[in-house]
Amino acid sequence: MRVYKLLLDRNGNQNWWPAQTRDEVIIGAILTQSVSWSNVAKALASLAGQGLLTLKDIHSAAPETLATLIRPTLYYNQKALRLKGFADFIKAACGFDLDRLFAEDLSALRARLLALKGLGPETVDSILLYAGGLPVFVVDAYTKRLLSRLGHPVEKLDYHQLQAYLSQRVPRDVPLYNDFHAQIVHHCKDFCKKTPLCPGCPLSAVCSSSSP
DNA sequence: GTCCAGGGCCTAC
DNA sequence: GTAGGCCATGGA
Repeated sequence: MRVYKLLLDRNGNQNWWPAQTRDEVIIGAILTQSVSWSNVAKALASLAGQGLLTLKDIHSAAPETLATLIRPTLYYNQKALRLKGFADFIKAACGFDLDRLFAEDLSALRARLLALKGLGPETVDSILLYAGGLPVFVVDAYTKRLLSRLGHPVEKLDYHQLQAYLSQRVPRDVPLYNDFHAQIVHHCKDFCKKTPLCPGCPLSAVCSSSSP
């Protein structure tokens, strides 16, 4: 938590996710797989331009159309099918009523989403936290890298082990989970890059020696 | 020209 | 069970 306070002091509350609606959050979560947000923003703008920024619209759109619009997000053919698959699931599961969907038992819902093609743990947890407002800590490459830099023994942990590691150390609180992950991403874009040199890092006081 | 970015699936050993 | 290939753009 010391790390979070340092980041919050420096950067202020990040107010994630950068989207207007829950549908946009979900679409963005799928599109952002393995690409930077700037590419996703372009794709979202293209989808918006064609009136395809809701799951209902995507459900009725052709995969080829979607693929063309989301081309900047890499692997666009795969992602077009993933969006379609998710929209199909939402229709069948709750008739596009996300309130109903997110009211389900959390662990059961998480398992259902993970069973969908193209949705791995990071994407599912982003959707649950940022679209559903549910208490799930999102773990990503940045999180792992930062913890590792801070001296935490996380290199060999898989996704769920790392998530449990953090859940034991961070109070179970949705706004905190939301902003903590956003702070980590923000921080890593500036400082915690793959090359280990971090001059001016705001976490230098706690790096390689502390608890999150 | 080269590298890598907010994954996940599939296949081969 | 796990390493490695595949998907295939755009910015630094």
